[in-house]
Amino acid sequence: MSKARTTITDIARELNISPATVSRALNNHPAISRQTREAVIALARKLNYHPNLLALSLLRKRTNTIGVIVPEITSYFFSSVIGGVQDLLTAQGMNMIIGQSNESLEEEKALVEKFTSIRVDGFLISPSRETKDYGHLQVLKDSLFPLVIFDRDCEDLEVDKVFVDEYRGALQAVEYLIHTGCRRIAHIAGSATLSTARHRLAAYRDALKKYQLPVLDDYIIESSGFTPEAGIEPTKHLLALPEPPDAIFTVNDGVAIGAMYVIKEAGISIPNEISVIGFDDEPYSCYFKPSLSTVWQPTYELGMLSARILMKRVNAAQEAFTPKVEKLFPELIIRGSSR
Amino acid sequence: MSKARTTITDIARELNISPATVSRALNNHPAISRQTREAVIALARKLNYHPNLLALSLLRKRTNTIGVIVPEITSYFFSSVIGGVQDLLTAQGMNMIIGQSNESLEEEKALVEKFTSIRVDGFLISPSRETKDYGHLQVLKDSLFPLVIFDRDCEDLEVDKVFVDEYRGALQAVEYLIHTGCRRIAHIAGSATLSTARHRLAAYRDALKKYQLPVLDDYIIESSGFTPEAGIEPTKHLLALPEPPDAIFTVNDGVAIGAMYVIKEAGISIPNEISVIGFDDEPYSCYFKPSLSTVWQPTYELGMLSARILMKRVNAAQEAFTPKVEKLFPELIIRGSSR
DNA sequence: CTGTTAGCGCGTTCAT
DNA sequence: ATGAACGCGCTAACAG
Repeated sequence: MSKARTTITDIARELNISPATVSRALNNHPAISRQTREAVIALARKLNYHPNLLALSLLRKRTNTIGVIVPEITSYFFSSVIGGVQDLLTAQGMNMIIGQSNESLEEEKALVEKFTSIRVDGFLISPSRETKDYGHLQVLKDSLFPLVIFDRDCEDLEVDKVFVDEYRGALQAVEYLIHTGCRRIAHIAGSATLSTARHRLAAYRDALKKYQLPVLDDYIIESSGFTPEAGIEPTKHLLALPEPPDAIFTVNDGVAIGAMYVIKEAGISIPNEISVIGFDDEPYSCYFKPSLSTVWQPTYELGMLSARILMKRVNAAQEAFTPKVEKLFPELIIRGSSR
Repeated sequence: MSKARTTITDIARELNISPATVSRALNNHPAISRQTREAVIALARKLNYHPNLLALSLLRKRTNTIGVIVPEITSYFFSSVIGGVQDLLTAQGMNMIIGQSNESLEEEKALVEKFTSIRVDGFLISPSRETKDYGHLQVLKDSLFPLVIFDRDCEDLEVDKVFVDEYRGALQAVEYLIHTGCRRIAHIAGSATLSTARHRLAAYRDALKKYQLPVLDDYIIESSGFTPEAGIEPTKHLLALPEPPDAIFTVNDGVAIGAMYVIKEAGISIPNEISVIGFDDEPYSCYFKPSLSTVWQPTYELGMLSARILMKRVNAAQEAFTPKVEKLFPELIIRGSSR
């Protein structure tokens, strides 16, 4: 604060009353004369008084602030989840402080420390790609900090969690490909360290097995990221195979867009020769030519629900409880890139 | 805080020393015996002690927190600006608290109030579409809150500002179209209440005039937003004109994508019959077919620079100063959608 | 080297 | 209806 902000003491001094009276007047305490109340309120407005939430938080041992930690904020997925979180928190008079871990465990730990010092009332965390050791999260749980993990799982950590049922969505996508006659279905997978990517891969395998199709190592490639760029090389590799696939299921839309780019450049027709299905339903996905078939995820609801569950814990006394895991349903959206 | 966190008093009591000594030990005060220092640090770690930044902030009258207010967070533009802001602030040991105004003046005002109460050390604001009255920002300035406006201008408000030179970028784009032989150039504009959209429109007009091309009202349509959906109707309208345009310059990439979609559906060739140039260079823009020509904006640098300027004000004593306006340069990127 | 005191801004007893 | 005293957690000034 670059300048001394006005305090209740300032107002009290000017009005020749006590700070306590000012406080009461400002908080609509019943036992206060209308006269002084009005004088106080008028002067407060004139002096542009704003209550100091630091002092209040210190007193109440509650900051009304939730710390949100995400791997990155620029992805459509996380930024729209955050939209849901914010809408719920705002409705409950809560603030939100956001941190990006940039997929780094170190940065994630630092954020947890910092938010702990700020004394946030609770944490909403989607762990970084590198987070395989949950020590810093376990400490949070042990210190009775309300904590909700969302989107990406921390397998042995027993806290509240909210996920999208990725397995279900991926299963639908691959089964659709099979039903429409595709027999050589490839999968460009995401980093195996991500629970979400693992679930999508598992569903891919299970769908093939269910229909007695062979699961070929050649048809499974792990991409280096989630961008179209990351989809380029894997797709080139697939197309160069002796027996190229007749369908590609990708870990997300970004990679699918890179895949479609390569396929079109090669003069191969989508979906006649190769079907493509992505995951996420990003805003531009339906404007490609052909428009991208994909699995829509309820991102906004994911944020809302995570925040709602967290707030329940925050508002409850810190009683013992059994952590709950919630799953939201995705939805297969068929467009032009698949038969 | 759901549970009493450990304080220096807790540590002091357990060690039979005074809180002040604990404080000194924890802060590497020179005059402290190695023995007690080590005992304190050991116990602090054991008890998972974290300094209470609320208390510290109250004492220091400084929260080390910057309030950032943007119209929305889900757009690529603002989320990558925020990335730049965060990197600079983190490097300086500062925190950031983000608020979305959702393009609403009321929400923007509420955020300003809230951040004032939280006692942020400074504000970084990109005003909402509805913000035409700057009263709430003027109050900030008058209360000597460090404030930097970025991306969108508040014309009569004399504070530090950081912009991209939109005019220059738009001028380059339209001149390029002219140079490549386009003569009937249309513009799908953004909301006239946005300084950025106004600058792009002004450059469009000026470029045409400069080359003695007529500026036709029929060729200028204001879109209802920045999404592909918002580009659909205006484009249909343009194509239905007795003399349809041979080029369309759009206010941003989102609208351009909607425009390309309509043009391709109509069986018209891009860029042979119609050139299209957008604005922003969003991540997927180069993967469309044809790839979208556009104007790249230094978003990350915009965030960095805004934060850097703000921090200079925050760290300087509140002396009088003349507000500065900085401009960053955009860059025309020619790809497949233009000749 | 360490303890005591005071105060940051506020709401809440307990008095009056 | 109002005031005085206290304490949230911490550091700085002053003693010793």
